[in-house]
This record gives sequence, structure tokens and C-alpha cells, in this order.
Amino acid sequence: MPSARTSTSATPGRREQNKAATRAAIAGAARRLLQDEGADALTAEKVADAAGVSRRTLFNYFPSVEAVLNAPLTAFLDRAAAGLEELPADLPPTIAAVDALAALAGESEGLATVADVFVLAQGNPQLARLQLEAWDQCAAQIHEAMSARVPAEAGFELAVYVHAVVGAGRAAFQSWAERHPDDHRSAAALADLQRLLMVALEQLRDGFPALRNLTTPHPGTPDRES
Amino acid sequence: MPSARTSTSATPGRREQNKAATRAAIAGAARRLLQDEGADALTAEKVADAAGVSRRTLFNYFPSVEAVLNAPLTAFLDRAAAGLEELPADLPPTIAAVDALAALAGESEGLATVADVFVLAQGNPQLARLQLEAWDQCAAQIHEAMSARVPAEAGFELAVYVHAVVGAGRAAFQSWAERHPDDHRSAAALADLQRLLMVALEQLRDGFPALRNLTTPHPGTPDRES
DNA sequence: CATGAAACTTACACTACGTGCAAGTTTGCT
DNA sequence: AGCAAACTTGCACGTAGTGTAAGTTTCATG
Repeated sequence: MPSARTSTSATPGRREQNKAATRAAIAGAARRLLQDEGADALTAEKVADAAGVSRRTLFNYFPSVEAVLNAPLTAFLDRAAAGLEELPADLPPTIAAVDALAALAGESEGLATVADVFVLAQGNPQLARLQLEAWDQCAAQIHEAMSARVPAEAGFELAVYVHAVVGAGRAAFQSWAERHPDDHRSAAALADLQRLLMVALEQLRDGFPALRNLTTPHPGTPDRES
Repeated sequence: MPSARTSTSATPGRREQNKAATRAAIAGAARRLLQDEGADALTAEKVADAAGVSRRTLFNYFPSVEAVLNAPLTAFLDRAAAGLEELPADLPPTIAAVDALAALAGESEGLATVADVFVLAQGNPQLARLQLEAWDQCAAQIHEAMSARVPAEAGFELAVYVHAVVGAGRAAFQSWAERHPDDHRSAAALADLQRLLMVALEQLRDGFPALRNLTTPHPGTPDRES
């Protein structure tokens, strides 16, 4: 008779259970097919087929084939936004952002799959666009959550800041992908990504000291070790 | 009979002339149809029909229907990137960005159509994604152009900075659209957009002073010492 | 346990997108 | 004039995504 869940974590109802399983099956099938046949051969029908569901059901779960692949990124960014919300409210946003990201980047196993999806998007314009949208929605979410913490006059400054933070995050991923064209799955590469994410936010917080102090960046390129 | 152009700016060849005309016809038809029939009724066939070309030709000129509408934004961002390149090389990037944007925002008539396209994307996810891609490509272009000006060890800092700048630009557009839900075509609104763009970059340059100095952000919350 | 409602899956049909291809047509050069 | 390259067009094809109306499963009743 209790319509409420008996124990929230144990059995969230058979229905929810099945849905989660189907979702996972689709996502798994997509990644498997991608691995085996390459990006070009990835079609909605094949994925649905491999997942054991109808094509229509796939579209009931995901709005597009690319969205299936993109799921890890959206999950990650959702957690990132949530992490920012839960920080102590009396912290200046510029500090809170660094803290939140530090906590998030710590979960390296989540980061690994996200990084994987990120490099995947390099050869797939549709997926790349979808990821840009995901980053943007993350920014909107963060802005929404934090706008209550700042006075109204600072609303625009907050908006700019949040976009800059998210931009910094993307820059970190991008530079990271460029630096590790081949070994992006290695532990060292992962550690580098974590480092870059932190450095990016610190540079934003500190106002880009290296760039600001540039006086004579001569085209003659004063050679330095990389 | 001379194979060289008679006057380089006047007649760039009949072929180029026709192509430009077709391009303009397609873009015009798209905007007209959008105005008249609404976003939902906008289909490739209708646009091509209204432009007096075949559907196939439309796709020879633009990769998608949304790209037709997006043309003004890409043009604007291309000019923005180009403007940054042409600035004196001995200027610190943090200053150069502000200068370049100031020059660009001055051409208010270009800005107007861009702003128009921006609000258009609010109700059209495909177009919105395409615009995000355009901003991103702009960032890549700027990064490419300026990376020669900074020492190699500042390359990553530059990447972060460029992304932050572009993010700031987007934040300005977004906040602007929220502030002018109805009058976004008025001269006052346009002036406000110019102002926001400048303010956004200044805040980035100055390190978000208002956010950093926040001590008691909660309007209804008694401040506690950290 | 029976049973009915709600949630979920599936097949089918339909519109539209974007592309390859093989014609035709226009433009430019000599 | 005439040829080659560029451009347009129609056609066909595979695929994406969506509406709809039927089945099928889950779940809370009596």
C-alpha cells in the first residue's frame, strides 16, 4: 500500500530498473559499434538493433544518435554544476569555482570517459555541436544557481564570469587533446588533463599574469625551451 | 580580352557576381520566409523555391538550412577575428582584445543584423548549436592568429584567455537578449548591446572586481565570518 | 488473484535532410 | 567559334526524427 519507495536505494521500482537497463544497453551498443565499425557506419537502426530495441525506442530515450554518445559529457557537466551549487554560499564565486572543479576532477574515472567522448567529437561535427550545447547548458545552470548569491547589480558580471569559467574548462580539454593526440587514454594523460583544468581556472582567477606582462613578444621569436 | 580584371573591385568576374547574387537571393528568401511563415514552416525546398533555385543548388551554397540563417553571425565573427589579427603586435593580448571589439562594435549596422540572428536562435535548437560552433571557430581562429605573438610557454594561457574572451562576448549577447525581450531592434537596445560587449571585456580584463569583493552575498542572510 | 489504468514498446508511415551522380547549361579563355 | 571548366538541375538513395495506433508490461487496486 505504500506508494513510496520501500528503500530508496535498493529497489527504485521495476520500471525504473528496466529503463536504466535499456538506457545502458543503448549507450553500450553505441560505443561498441563505434569501436568496431567506425564513426561513419554508426546509424540509429544499427545501434537500436545491437541494443535489442526498436529504432523508435531509441528515439524515446535519446533525441538523436549523437546524444547517445554524448551522455557521459552531459552527466559530467551536470555534476559539475551541482557541485558548484552545494558549496558554502558565503564563498566568493571566483574561489568557489576553483574548489568545485578541484573536487570534480578528483574523480578521475569519470573524467576518463568524458575525455574519451571529447576526443571522439573531433571527427564528428554533429557530436561536436552537441557538446558545445552541453557546455552552454552547464553555464546556464551554474548562472541560474549562483545568481541568487550575488547582488542584482553584479548579475551581468556573474554571467560573464560563468561563461569565462566554462570557456576555460573547454580550453583545458582542447589543449589537452592537442597535447595527447595518441596517448589520451593513458594515466599520465589523464593526470595532465586534471592539471590543465586547475591551471586554467587559476589563470582566470589571477587575471592572466603572463599575458598581461607581455611587453615585446617579437615576431623574431626569442627561442625558449617548450 | 585581357584576362586580368579590368577594375578589381568593380567587376570581379561574372561568375563570382552570379554566385554572390544567388547567395544573397537564398539568404533573402530564407529571412523572408521566416518572417512570413514562422520558423516551423521553414524548409529547404520552400527556401530554394522562393530564391528561384533548385533545392540541390541551395545545398551547394550552404551545408544546411540553418547555415543560411546563420551567415550574418559567421561573417561578423570572421571580421572580429580578422580585426584582432591586424592590431599592432606589441600590444598585450588583454588590451588588444578590448580595442578590437571596440572597433567592431562601432559598426552598429552590422551588429544589428547579428543581434537579430542571435535572438532568432533562441527558438531554434539547430540554429543555436550552429551558432555555438561559429563562436568556437572564431575562438580557434583568434588563437591561431595570436599564438605567434606569445612565447611558447604561454600558449595554454593564451588558449584559456581566448576562450574566456569569446565566452564573455557570448555572455554579453545573452544577457542583452534577456534584457530586451521585446525591443531588441530599437536603437537603444543596440546601444546597450555595444555597451555590454565592452563592459564584459573590461570585467575580464580587470579580474571581476565585484565578484571578488563579495563578502555578504545573501540579501536575507546574516553574514558570518569564514 | 483478477483486473483495469498507466507506462512502455513496437511497427508503420510520413516528411524532410543531405549527398552522389549524370546529365544539361553557362561562363571564360584562346 | 569552339572548347574546357564551372555551375545548375533533376533524380534517387539512405537516413533522421516524429506522429499514431496498436500491442505488451508494470503496478496498484478490489
